[in-house]
Amino acid sequence: MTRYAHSYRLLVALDCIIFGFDGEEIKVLLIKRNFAPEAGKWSLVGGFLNEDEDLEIAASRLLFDLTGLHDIYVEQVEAFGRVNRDPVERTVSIVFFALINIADHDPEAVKAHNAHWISLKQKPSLIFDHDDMVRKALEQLRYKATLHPLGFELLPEKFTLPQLQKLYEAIYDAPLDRRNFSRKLLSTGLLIDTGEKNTNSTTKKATLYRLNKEKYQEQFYAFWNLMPVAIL
Amino acid sequence: MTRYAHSYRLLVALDCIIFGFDGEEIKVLLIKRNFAPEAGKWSLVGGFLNEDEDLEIAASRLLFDLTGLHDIYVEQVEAFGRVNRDPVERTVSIVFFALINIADHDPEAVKAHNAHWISLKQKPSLIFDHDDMVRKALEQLRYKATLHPLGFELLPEKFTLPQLQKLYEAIYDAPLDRRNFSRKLLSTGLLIDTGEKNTNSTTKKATLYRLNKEKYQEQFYAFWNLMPVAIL
DNA sequence: TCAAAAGTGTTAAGCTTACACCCATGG
DNA sequence: CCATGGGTGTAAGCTTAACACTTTTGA
Repeated sequence: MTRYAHSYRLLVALDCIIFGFDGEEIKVLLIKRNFAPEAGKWSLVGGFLNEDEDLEIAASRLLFDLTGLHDIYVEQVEAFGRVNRDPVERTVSIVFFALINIADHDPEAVKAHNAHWISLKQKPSLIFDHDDMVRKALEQLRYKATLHPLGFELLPEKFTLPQLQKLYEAIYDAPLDRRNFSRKLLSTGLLIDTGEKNTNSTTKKATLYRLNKEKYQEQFYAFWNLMPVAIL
Repeated sequence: MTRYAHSYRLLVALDCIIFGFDGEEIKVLLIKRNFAPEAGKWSLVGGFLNEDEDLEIAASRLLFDLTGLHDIYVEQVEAFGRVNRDPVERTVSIVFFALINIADHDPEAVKAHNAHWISLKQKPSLIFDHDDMVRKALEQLRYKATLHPLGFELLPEKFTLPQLQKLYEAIYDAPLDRRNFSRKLLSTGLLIDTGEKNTNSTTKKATLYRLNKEKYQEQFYAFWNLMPVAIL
């Protein structure tokens, strides 16, 4: 294979912000490192790019290793490349975020990697520039979730309106009016009433909805404008 | 310096989509390549990352080489990394877009690189995955320009309302109502009437405005909602 | 005086917001 | 029966969208 002459070759890594929702809070899956460098500290899920891998494939590999899940929602955030961001050796890291239904992950895989679901609000400081990565990923999640109906990726197949509302309140860290939220969501036609009720509840049982997937596909790139605009 | 063992090191490049506006159309600065690979074809402005450079610094270096301009608006789009995207040797490319006032560029520098301003609508096919990069950059420009007042980066210091409107019509490739546009823009308080009139015009002379820079800074991250939402 | 572009106001419709009461359930 | 959370309607204000005529200028 021909090669470019005189050029500088370096490591390319991938780091993933894995978002989950437990019904109350947004959580991220973080690693308590038992390996160098920075053993003992917290970091994102990451790894190096292999020779035969596309970026998205590599990100999916890392995500599968950690959660046991395929076909999850993944989006690139951006590349982080400060010269000294990794003190061991220069590495450019491509950052992705993933949205998963927290109930779906494989607890064995998570345990094996010494990973933990940590509430965003209690996130410890992370190594290198990983705090910046989380900040940027959250910003992008907020943008996207305002414009497109991607919150559903964080919920189980069947979910209630109050759950959905709590999710959006958690994403934006802001309270929403129950009546307005309900009206707006139902008016999108994205929700299908399953006829079932949430049996977990100890008080009045909420209606379980599922996502209208055709409409979801169609409308994904329609402007959604779900959130009060002032919140962004 | 310690190094990571057993890891694959590769080239990291940068490619820039340089947007300009000539008063009628959005243009991009493209290179008619007189060097390998793919000599004779069109490509984006690009180059390799150096050992001591941050990504943004490297992008600014490329932009300065080509346009003679410092301190221009630059934003990262994302990393492109398909295994075979560069047939010579695997290269991950970090893509940036830049917005410049087309009148400000240094014609000598542009000429020396065999670069040309090409209207988006007449853009030829580009090498490698550069067409995808342009598509993605344009998408990001549209998003951002809907939410934030960054169109001004493409205009001269003093500009008229009709120019501004043509700019937004070009960004979205859609017509806008003159009266509604004018009302909305003036109501933002972002425009300051210079008291001068556009002397170029052969018919009625339009008022020249300049940007209220303090307000621009303040409001950059305010949600702008300039465009009819249906256009996204 | 004519053609071409700039400037300007009003109305109707739709959307957003704010707000309060009743219902179902399990303890 | 009471505490908790689910479900629902309405009115006011604001924003958006649609629409046409007058003014300025230079050729």
